[in-house]
Amino acid sequence: MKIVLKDGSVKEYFDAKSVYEIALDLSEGLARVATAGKVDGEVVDLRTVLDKDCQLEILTANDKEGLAALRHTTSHVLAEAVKRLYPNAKLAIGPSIDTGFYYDFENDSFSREDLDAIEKEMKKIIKEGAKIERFELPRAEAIAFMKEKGEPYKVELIEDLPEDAVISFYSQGDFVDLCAGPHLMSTKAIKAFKLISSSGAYWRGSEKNKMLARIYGTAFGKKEELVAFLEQMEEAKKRDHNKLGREMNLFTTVDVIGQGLPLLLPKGTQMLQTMQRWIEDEEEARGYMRTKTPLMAKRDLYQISHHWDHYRDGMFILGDAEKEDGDVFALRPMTCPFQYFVYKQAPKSYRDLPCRYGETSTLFRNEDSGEMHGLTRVRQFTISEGHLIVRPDQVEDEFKGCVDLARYCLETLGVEEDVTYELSLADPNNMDKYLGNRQLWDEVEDNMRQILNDIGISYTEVEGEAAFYGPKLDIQAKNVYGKQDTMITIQLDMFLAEKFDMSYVDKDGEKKRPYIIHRTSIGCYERTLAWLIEKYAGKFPTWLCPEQVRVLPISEKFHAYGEKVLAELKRNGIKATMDERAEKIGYKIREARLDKLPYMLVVGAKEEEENVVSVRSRFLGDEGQKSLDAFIDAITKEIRTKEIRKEEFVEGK
RNA sequence: GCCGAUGUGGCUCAAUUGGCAGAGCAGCUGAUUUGUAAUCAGCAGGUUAUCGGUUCGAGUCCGAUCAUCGGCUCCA
Repeated sequence: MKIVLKDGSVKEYFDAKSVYEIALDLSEGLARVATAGKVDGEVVDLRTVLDKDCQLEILTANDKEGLAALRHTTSHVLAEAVKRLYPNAKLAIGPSIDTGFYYDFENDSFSREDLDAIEKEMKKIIKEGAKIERFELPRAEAIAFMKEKGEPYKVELIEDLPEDAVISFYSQGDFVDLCAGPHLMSTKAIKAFKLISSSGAYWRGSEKNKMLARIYGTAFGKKEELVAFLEQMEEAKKRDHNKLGREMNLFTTVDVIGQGLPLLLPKGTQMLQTMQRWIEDEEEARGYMRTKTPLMAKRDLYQISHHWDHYRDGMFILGDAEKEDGDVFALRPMTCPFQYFVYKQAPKSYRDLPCRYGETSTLFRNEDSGEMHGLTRVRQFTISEGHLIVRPDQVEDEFKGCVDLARYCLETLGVEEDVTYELSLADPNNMDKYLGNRQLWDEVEDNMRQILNDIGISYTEVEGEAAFYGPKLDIQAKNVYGKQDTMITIQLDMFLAEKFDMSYVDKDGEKKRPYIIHRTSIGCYERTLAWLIEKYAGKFPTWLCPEQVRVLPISEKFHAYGEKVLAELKRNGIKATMDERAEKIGYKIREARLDKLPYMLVVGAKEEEENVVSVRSRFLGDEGQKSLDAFIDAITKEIRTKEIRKEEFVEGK
């Protein structure tokens, strides 16, 4: 058989050979670091025997899939160590993930001390270097085997495998685990790993099931990579919005106010205000009409919108929801039905459409107590909400317009490179969750695909993530720890117009149903702020900074001149303050830098005499003397164009 | 909601076996009037998250509640 290698070279063998044997034949060094193979694009185990012509790539920890195999094997070593130290622990599952691997056990939860002891045992296992072997069993035998081993979760997993599935096991020494592979040849090949944390996790991810004890860990091909990863995690912690945002006095929380209810402090509020003004103006320029609708409504409204059925647990309800009669109110978890009534206030002609409504809308969602996190998951938030009521022939253009606005926002904030697009579709196996029938959904989902392809953005499709009234385009971003959140969502709704009896009179005099696009432009302000804090590590673009310039007089003698400079800055709409304390200039500069200010203006005798300012910036350090007018011109332009200066001055110490 | 960890001045952290709650930074006052990352001195700041219990005595031990963090589930 002919084996075509990655570099294009061809190896010829007369007998069938395993991937490992071929690696060994190529070089001993390669065999030592090989973790898996890729045959005609498909990842296979090192033990997989090749017997016909194919393309072969030997994977190592340097390849994504190869690293996954290494981590997966490490998770087996973890499982073996846990079984040695806790013989009563039951094995659940232990896959590799983006940042490493985990393994779930039925056991008491593990403390950090437990993890340290388990790590020690893992090192022992690796040192023992047992050979890892693969074998298959027929279904009935596999089930009997796992029953005998006392592993109920494994039995359940096997029972759920399709009839024709190959049921494979991997063993290392006395330890055996049900596993599809691939795995390394020996535990000895694990060079660098660490157990990160432990937590609870539901069996099969369902809250109805038992809570298992999960251990997270990570592994790399080289020690240095592991060290670098751990350092990177430490660095990430420093820009965590929940830490940095509090340190920078952007927001805080108070016990007696409650969970998920952060207080925006003056600086944080200033930033939100800047974004809000910008977005409201931008939307107006794009033909949006602003509304201001109530923060609560009678339950009757949510009954029409079906939120009462689909979303009641998520709402704050005022009054006794169990009682059939009497007024029961709920704080609004969304703006949709309110804006629909704005639309319905007067009959609409086809000429009135599209109707683009925008609102800076505060919403309330009663999240479960364990869900709240900093500014990204809260119970009250404010979103740049909007609804477009459109004719069928306008759907495409209007949807594209929404995407364009969202991308303009991302670009202006400097984060367009950091997002991924997800097309959230209905779950085909669970259509009960949604309004309408499968056929209509197919049509609309196809429509969305078409639109996205037209715009030319690459996206992934995710089933089961749609809203109950239609599919969504979700724009996702990762936080400093790599966890994803939705920043922006644009949704197509083909049902609620009917539920609310919304219509327009078409050219032909007929009453027709419009489509509705639910959308946000910049997302929810709190979450966007959190994202910006992490993106810029607190060093925001000047236009967003709550304090853009600080005037630093050399001494009290120059306060009068400083005041003059400050007044002129403020007169030009620049967010400026003056540090009047009787401190030395070095001290004031140090503090302004720690506050991550973009500009400092030092004023002393020289400046006053020549009527100039000495500019020091976060970008270039000492920029020398400039006339105040020249400085104001430059910073005004920077603010107006929402420039994002990439330079960063690093103190030469 | 579930599993776990944590909670001491605004911030970072001390407090031996259960035995007087303490420091640095920030703040205030005074002196200093300073030229590009920390001037000196003094003062003030605490019902140790809250409530209850054990004890002669609780920051420390026990229980409950609240909040924060790491996950699960859920979600903008």
